[in-house]
Amino acid sequence: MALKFAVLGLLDQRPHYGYEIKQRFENSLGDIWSISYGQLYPTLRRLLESGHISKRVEPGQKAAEKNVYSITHTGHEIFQSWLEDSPKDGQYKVSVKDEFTLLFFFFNTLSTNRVLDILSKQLNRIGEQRSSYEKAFLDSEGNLDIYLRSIIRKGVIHLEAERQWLTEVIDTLSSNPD
Amino acid sequence: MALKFAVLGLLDQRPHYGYEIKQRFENSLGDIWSISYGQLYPTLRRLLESGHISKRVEPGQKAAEKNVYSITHTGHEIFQSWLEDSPKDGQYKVSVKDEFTLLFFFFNTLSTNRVLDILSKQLNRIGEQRSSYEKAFLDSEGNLDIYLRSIIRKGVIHLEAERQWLTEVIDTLSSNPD
DNA sequence: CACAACATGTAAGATGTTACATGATTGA
DNA sequence: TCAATCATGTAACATCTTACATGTTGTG
Repeated sequence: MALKFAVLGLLDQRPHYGYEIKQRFENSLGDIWSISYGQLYPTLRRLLESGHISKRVEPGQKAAEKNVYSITHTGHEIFQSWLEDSPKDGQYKVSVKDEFTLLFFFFNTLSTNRVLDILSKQLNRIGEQRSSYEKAFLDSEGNLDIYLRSIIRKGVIHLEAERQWLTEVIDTLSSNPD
Repeated sequence: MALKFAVLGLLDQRPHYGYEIKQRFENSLGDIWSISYGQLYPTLRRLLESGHISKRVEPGQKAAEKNVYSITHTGHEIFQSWLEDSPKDGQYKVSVKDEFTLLFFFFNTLSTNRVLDILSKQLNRIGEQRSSYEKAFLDSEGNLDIYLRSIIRKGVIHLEAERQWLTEVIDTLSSNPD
């Protein structure tokens, strides 16, 4: 669902070929949203079949021929209505559904010391991830679209929140031995 | 993947029947991790086929017969190794990959006023979600496992982070009209 | 009597992951 | 010449969502 609109959104800006779409994901949203060819090419095929995009073949300079896709009228329409209407429904929730949380749920079967060890290692990893996001955010000043920059900032803020949570839990467990 | 271990984890505590497993998800992790029968029953069948759990039929008091599942030796083994070994690999990243972020990425095509409107509505919704988590957290004092309570707290912290982010973006956009 | 809660599942379709398969060009 | 980058895709498998299908028990 989401990928379909992501692709339409990029094609609504200008025509792209498949490889290039993947590139744009890696470059601008890579840390946040990466896609595989196994997802991308079938999505392009489906959009083509449903008439939301059109295809033109261009000789390749460096490698194989490029399949350059452009958005059609109906494609533009459905992208616009996704962009404009879906915020009204407002189903967007913040979720903490991730595998680490699930693992954490079962930590009550481990010794407190073992848990503290795991949590402090996780704290370190999150700290590193945070630093790299922070750096990306600072480096992007002035040369990045304000929306894209805000997304990186969002990452920084949530990583900081995760650090805060881990620190809190470590404190709680340290002062409340089973 | 994750659901498989979640189910094994619950069965490692004591035997459960299908409906009961779903209940435990709703009650303890409902806001965070909800599952459907369309996921659960096939997962139970696969675990049974692979010998990680066993099944015993119990007459139902209120409705249909219950299929009570217990964990087997191999099931216990793979759950333990997931619990103990997977934190070492440490692939657990905090991700901001959600549909609202994708939508936001394309907001540069809308007018700033329209975006400000959408963001402030989202801020309200997140504020409500935060209040309900905060309430759940406060209500749980003293009567909930410390790990489960911490997961609710995690939700509160990330919702607060989301609020902070939205507020920041609203401020930035308000002071930088296109 | 209707409706909520109890209890089990299947089927179809969408989506995502991973590995495989192919071949050209560029630079060290 | 060898690896990296460019460029396209398919196939198998796993997973998730949604809707459908069935029947019982307790409560207002």
